Amino acid sequence: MDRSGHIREAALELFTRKGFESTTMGDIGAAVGIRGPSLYKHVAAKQDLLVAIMVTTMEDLLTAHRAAVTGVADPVERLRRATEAHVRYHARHRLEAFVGTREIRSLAEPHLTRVLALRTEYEACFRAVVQSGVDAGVFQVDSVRLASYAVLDLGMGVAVWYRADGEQSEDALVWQYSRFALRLVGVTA
Amino acid sequence: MDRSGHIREAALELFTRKGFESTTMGDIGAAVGIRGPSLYKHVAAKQDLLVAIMVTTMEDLLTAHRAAVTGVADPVERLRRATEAHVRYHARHRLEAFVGTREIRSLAEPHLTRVLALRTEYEACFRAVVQSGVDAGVFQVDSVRLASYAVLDLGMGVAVWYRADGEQSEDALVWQYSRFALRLVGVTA
DNA sequence: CCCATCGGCTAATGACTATTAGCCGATGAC
DNA sequence: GTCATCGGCTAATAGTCATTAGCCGATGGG
Repeated sequence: MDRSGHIREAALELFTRKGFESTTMGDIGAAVGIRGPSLYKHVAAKQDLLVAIMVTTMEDLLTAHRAAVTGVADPVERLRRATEAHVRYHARHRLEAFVGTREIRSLAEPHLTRVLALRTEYEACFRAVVQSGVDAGVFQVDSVRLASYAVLDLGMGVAVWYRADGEQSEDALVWQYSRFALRLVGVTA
Repeated sequence: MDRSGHIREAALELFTRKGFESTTMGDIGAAVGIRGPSLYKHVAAKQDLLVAIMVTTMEDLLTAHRAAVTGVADPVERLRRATEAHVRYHARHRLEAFVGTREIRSLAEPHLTRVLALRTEYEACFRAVVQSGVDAGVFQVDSVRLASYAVLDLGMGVAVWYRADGEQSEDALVWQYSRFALRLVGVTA
């Protein structure tokens, strides 16, 4: 791996473990075997490392969501696939997803506005999936907004505690969470 | 309200909005109308403000959980009440719950160990509730651990987006989330 | 062989921050 | 009336940190 990639990886791990504010350039340098100031031969600013993580994470999530639901008409199948994509991303890219939700506050403008817009768009996509099931009469929920938040929040949780070497395989996790999502909206599979 | 209480309240609001690390003693002082150094006439250290929030939050959650489930034998009713208590706390004490989950990393020892122990205990209580339903044959879940994490994570999410002046009343929220929890474990009410 | 570029390094720089020191006006007990 | 205490204040103190400056060895194209 080239040094720049190594740096981004180290920053991601440190931001996850200690948080953006508590991670120093010295920490990141030490993680790749150089001194803090030397990082500036590869990166313009600490903030850029965070921006790259946040933006690509949200874009990847949206891309994964669209790939999962396009061409699928059945609301049950749409929600199943959307949840699969959501949970799989949060399990497979645990660190990115963790930093993506935890460090929004540390994002400076104009990046904050951009990431927030992507987030809002992602939530709207999910809400639309739930709405389609309600419209079709197959989902039973009082509030579409509440139900979609609930499903989204399940994914966030995964990014907090999931470990690839834990007792759950990624597939088992994704399967169970998809079932949780369907049950949540009142589909009794 | 006495000044000390006012300070704790201001710190809570600032820790939620900006994060512990990004909140300065000057910020907290400004929020109560005095200068940063003057805070030390009321508080020994910035860290103490965080510790107080985290410890009382976890203790209150545990207390609420125990009050909700003691004397209730039926697993369905136990889970309903546990979820009600969980979600109601996260809605009513949104800031405390938010800081309680977000700022664990900023907690210094020995408080970190103590809070982590309380957290583990709380999770174990919830897992026991789910386990009782599985043992009784009324809950259908592959993994008790996964299902209880899912229900717990729903509460965390509430602390992120719930607003007392939003479109959902606290009671409506609690009611819907309790139903979500029961559906999650396979109870078709 | 030469020298420009790359990517390290150490030593500033310039902020910012928690906390402490030391001062002082108000207040209330006696 | 005096004086101790309370709770402000400003001015240190003693860091820490992101970033910049300036230096230098290695490397590789010409």
